[in-house]
Amino acid sequence: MKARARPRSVSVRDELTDRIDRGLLTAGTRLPSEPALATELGVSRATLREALRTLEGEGVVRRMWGSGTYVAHGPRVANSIDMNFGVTDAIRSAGMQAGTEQGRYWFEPASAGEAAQLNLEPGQDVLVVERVRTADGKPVVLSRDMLPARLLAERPELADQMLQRSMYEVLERDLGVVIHHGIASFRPVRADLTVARRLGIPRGELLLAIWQVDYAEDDVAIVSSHEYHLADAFEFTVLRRGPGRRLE
Amino acid sequence: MKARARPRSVSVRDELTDRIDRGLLTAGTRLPSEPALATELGVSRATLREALRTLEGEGVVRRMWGSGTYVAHGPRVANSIDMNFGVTDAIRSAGMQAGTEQGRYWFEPASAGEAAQLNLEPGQDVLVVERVRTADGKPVVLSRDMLPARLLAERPELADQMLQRSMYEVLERDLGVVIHHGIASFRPVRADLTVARRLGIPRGELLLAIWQVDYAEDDVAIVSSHEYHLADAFEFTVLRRGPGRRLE
DNA sequence: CTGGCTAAGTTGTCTGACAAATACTATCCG
DNA sequence: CGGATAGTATTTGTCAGACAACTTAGCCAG
Repeated sequence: MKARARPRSVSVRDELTDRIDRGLLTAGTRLPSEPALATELGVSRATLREALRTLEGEGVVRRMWGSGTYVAHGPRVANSIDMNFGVTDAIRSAGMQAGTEQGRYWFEPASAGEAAQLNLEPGQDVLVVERVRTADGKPVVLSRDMLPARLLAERPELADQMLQRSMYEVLERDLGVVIHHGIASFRPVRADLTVARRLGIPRGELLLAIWQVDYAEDDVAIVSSHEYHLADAFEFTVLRRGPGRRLE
Repeated sequence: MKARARPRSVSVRDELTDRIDRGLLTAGTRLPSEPALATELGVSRATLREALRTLEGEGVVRRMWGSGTYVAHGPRVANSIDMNFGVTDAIRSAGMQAGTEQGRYWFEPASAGEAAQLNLEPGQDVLVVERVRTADGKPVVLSRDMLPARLLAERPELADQMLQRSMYEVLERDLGVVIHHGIASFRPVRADLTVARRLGIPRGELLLAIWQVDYAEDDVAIVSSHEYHLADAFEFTVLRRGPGRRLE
């Protein structure tokens, strides 16, 4: 049993965020001084400072030289596109029931563009999963996800699972692949004929196209996905961290 | 001359990101050991560690106990909507020249909706600044920014400045108001007649509407802005941090 | 050739002290 | 009596050196 698997500073960080989340430390309060807090938590001041530095980077606290360390008035944004991952999450966090229609999948050789993004040789097989996602029964998103076929080499039956459940869930629980981060870009488009038919909307309707590549912790590309969202299906929000860094 | 206006650890952080940006330290490289780096940079190891801790939080480096500190083959996202603030930044970071056309401003009583967002009484005056932003001379964004008139009570002439320079610059340098964070939401829309005319595009053209409220560090609302972006003017990207934080 | 062990290297933590910036208090002067 | 001012206490920032915990690579024995 290794009680010290994680660095102490991380435990201290968690302890502090816990106190803030539980309301023991409310926004604007000044924390005890560093020496006092350190003895209270049973660590050295250096370790405490490492934890505080992390919290400062996360925007949870704010330190002022000579004055003290204060709990920041934090923004808590729901359905933030940079935190909520995947369509399933977005639908659920809007309080609606997530479903799937017209799901189908097939294997095909990767196109040159897809191969480059997934770091494959052109022509290697990818699994393509296409789904119409529904919120409370109404179609809201058409998604097309591509991942290298070799990931499923040992368990091809999992492709079926991906039609039903969240793809991230299947990747993590059945394949042990954890998505660490993704890079998404988006822009408005008009529905072309194919997309319009699948979503049951008139051609030319407004859509938001999101195009995203997800990576594992070691920066290996896992999934490349294209999504077409109905314009008024969700309200996407982003927390923008301000420019407090740029002065020389 | 105060060479020590900023904490040393911040300077160290900037120095290191600089080296990475300039390619002196490429992805995957191991940094020199902490004692070595500290002497090289002329700071103590504790200070260096504070800087490294910050970089780790930003995802720039990755530290492994007993092994070393490595440059993360990280997502270096250009024009990331959650970091780049304001239209001026977005245009510049795309390597284009930012300009302004048809700028004008006026004072008017706040509508009920705006008042709620800026935390004002309905009817209190707000300054409205409307501008067409250009990239390399071509109109790309129509923006309408609203801020409480009381902010300018002492220096009404600054409204003129806001037509020329970045609004965030004026707020910070001339009024001492630093924007700490903002919450933006966006969705695709079609250009109505007024917007189309200002941007010089046909009516019904695709636009991305971004609607944002900016806050100071004490969580006081400062600016509420509406922006209409040409669909293909920028490629907005978002770094999505995956669900890898939740493990105990 | 394989397996475990040792030793060197690196990050994590501790202690104690001083410097720099800020907040507070008491003092002095108008 | 009020306000500006200097001094003092408090707090964060930095420094130095040491040891502990962990990883890695190389060596050695089987």
